[in-house]
Amino acid sequence: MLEAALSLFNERGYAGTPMPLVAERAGVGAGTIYRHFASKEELGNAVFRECKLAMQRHLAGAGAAAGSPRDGFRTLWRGLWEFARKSPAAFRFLETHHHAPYLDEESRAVSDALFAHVTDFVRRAQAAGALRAGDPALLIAMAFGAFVGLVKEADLGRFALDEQAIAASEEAAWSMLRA
Amino acid sequence: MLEAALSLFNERGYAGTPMPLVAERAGVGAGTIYRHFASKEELGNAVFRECKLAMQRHLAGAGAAAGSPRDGFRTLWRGLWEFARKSPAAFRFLETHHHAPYLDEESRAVSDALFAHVTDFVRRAQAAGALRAGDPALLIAMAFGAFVGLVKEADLGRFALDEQAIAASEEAAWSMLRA
Amino acid sequence: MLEAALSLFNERGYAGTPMPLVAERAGVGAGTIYRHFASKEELGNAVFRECKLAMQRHLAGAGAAAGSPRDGFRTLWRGLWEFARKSPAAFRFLETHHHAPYLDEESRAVSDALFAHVTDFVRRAQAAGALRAGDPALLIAMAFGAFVGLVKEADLGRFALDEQAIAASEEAAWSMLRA
Amino acid sequence: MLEAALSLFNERGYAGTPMPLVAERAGVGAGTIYRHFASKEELGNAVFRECKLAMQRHLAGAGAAAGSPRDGFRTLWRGLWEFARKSPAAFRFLETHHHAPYLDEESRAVSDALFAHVTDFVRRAQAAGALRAGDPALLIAMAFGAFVGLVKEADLGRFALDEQAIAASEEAAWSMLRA
DNA sequence: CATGAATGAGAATTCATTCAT
DNA sequence: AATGAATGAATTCTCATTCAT
Repeated sequence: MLEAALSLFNERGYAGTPMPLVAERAGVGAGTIYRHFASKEELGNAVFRECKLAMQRHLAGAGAAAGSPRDGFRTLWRGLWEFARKSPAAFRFLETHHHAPYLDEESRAVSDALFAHVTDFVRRAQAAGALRAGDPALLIAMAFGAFVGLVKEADLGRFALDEQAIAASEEAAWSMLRA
Repeated sequence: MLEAALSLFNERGYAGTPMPLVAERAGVGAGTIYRHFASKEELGNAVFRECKLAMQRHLAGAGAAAGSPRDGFRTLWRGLWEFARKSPAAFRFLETHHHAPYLDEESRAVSDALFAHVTDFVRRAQAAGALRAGDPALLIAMAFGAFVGLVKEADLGRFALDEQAIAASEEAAWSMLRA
Repeated sequence: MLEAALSLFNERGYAGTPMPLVAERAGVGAGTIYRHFASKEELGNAVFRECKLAMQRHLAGAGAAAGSPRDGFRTLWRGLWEFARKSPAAFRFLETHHHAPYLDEESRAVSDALFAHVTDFVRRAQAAGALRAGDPALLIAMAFGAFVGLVKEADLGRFALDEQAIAASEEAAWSMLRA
Repeated sequence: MLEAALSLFNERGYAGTPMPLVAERAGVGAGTIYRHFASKEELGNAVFRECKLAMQRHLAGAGAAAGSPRDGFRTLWRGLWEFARKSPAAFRFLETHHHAPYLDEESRAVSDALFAHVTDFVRRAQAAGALRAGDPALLIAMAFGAFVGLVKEADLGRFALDEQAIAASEEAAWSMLRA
């Protein structure tokens, strides 16, 4: 059900997706969804949290790897890549529904937790003199934004996100961030 | 009416916005909208084209200025900034509705025209040895993505997009792109 | 629309009446009802108030007539009769939905106003030594209950509520109440 | 299960009461109800019959007592009172669902049997010259209506149905009926 | 025999669109 | 030309009933 909702929300948007369609794609009855989620809003939040936590798991595994800021960044960038490759729908959904009006407190908390994790990495790298000075939020916004742009255009078929493209993009992004 | 639709589509999404609400905010009768736009879809497309053309006008003016690639990029970046500042709703809308399912052929054509314009700039700068080699689409995706990330987070109040932030971000983005 | 709702609520009960059926009987589209009443609950309250006020108008006209308690009571009883004859659906509805869970504050206020009016009559008649002593509410409950019983059984066809039945019942009811 | 249904039907009406809620209050699974009652309608009828028979038992015991019409009436009135006190939910339900559309033939038969019993009493009392002449149904409707009115208002807390109120009301009701 | 999750038909409500004024 | 009330198809959600466990 979460998967069905995820793909449909990506295809048609949250408001543009009728619940019966979600049910049909999930292969269950329309009423069944309501036994698991009190409302469409709750379903949307559940999808969001599920995706965000999946992404968090990917990056937490990645960021945990000790080492130089340079290596840390590479790990993060490749972690994002892997996540975007293995769960393209989840990645796209998180982007599109970044701050959707139906998201509740808990969803935002999950979102913030991931942001805090990355902010921490940036702060330490700045302290080590490896990253450009300035508001970590700004650096993160630019780097993550660049990655999102990459994925979006790749989705549209403008280019392939292969090993080579990732290596090149990672190097370019690092050039943007390094001190 | 276009403005009313623009702000509401931003606040609630396209599918989540009732036409009567658009009419109300525009201060006209519900039927009046249909004297100007045949359907909600057409209204959405009109908003999209209007925004895209506004952005194009900004950047065309900017990119037209000849000069070094370095200067050209700065002009583009600042052009984006000015557009995002003067028409934040338009900028946000273009991002969110990048490839919405209701967009028609003409809207996509307008979109592509802007993309072609920028691609052209990148190609020339690469030929001049000023920019990193590689698929121009990839570079554009990253740079534009970085800018979008910046604006989105600034919208959420994480930082201010003031003169200093723009100067710093422009410099960082250039570091990402330059050869 | 109020009339359609009234008759259907009588036939099938409030919860047992689908809004589209109300619309059909009223000869309007289903959505039209919602342009006049925000919800089914509001429709129910509107019907209730309309009926209660109609009854109030009948009895206010009746009770206003000065004169002896004996005459006053006759006027009230006949007022009820006329109301029940001219608006049988309204009378039945008020009885059945006396204290329905969907009734709001305002509806109860309308209800209480009528009760206060009659209580006042009883108090004055008691003071004049014409009516039995005791809690006016108790006397009213019995007399009004007797009338309701009459109408309900007449509805079922057990007897006709003609001039003679009303005269006899009024006399009987008065025997119950008089000092 | 019957008790759970009874209380819920009183609180929310028949159509307004979901079967799963009945199951929950009865402390059984939703499916279990259907092992005992083929449908919601059958459950409703079972509740109705159960209540009507309980009332009948009370009054049969009461009315059976031979003696003067005066004593017979007192016994009936107090029988009603006892029943309304011991089984307020049953009493209220019988009133509200007097002629609900879901009641079947059998339920009506049970209802009619009780009515016939009381009619018989009235006829004999009229023959003895103790009661007012006229259609017995009319007298019963008024007297029973008065009692119902009493109970309904007492339910709402307007007064207490104590020993004194019953004695007074019984005397009043008798004044209404006697020749 | 009891259960309660699943179902889909049906209920309340919304909304894109029309059209008489 | 503008309006906004009316419409009914579509949407969210509920619930009587079933059936695998």
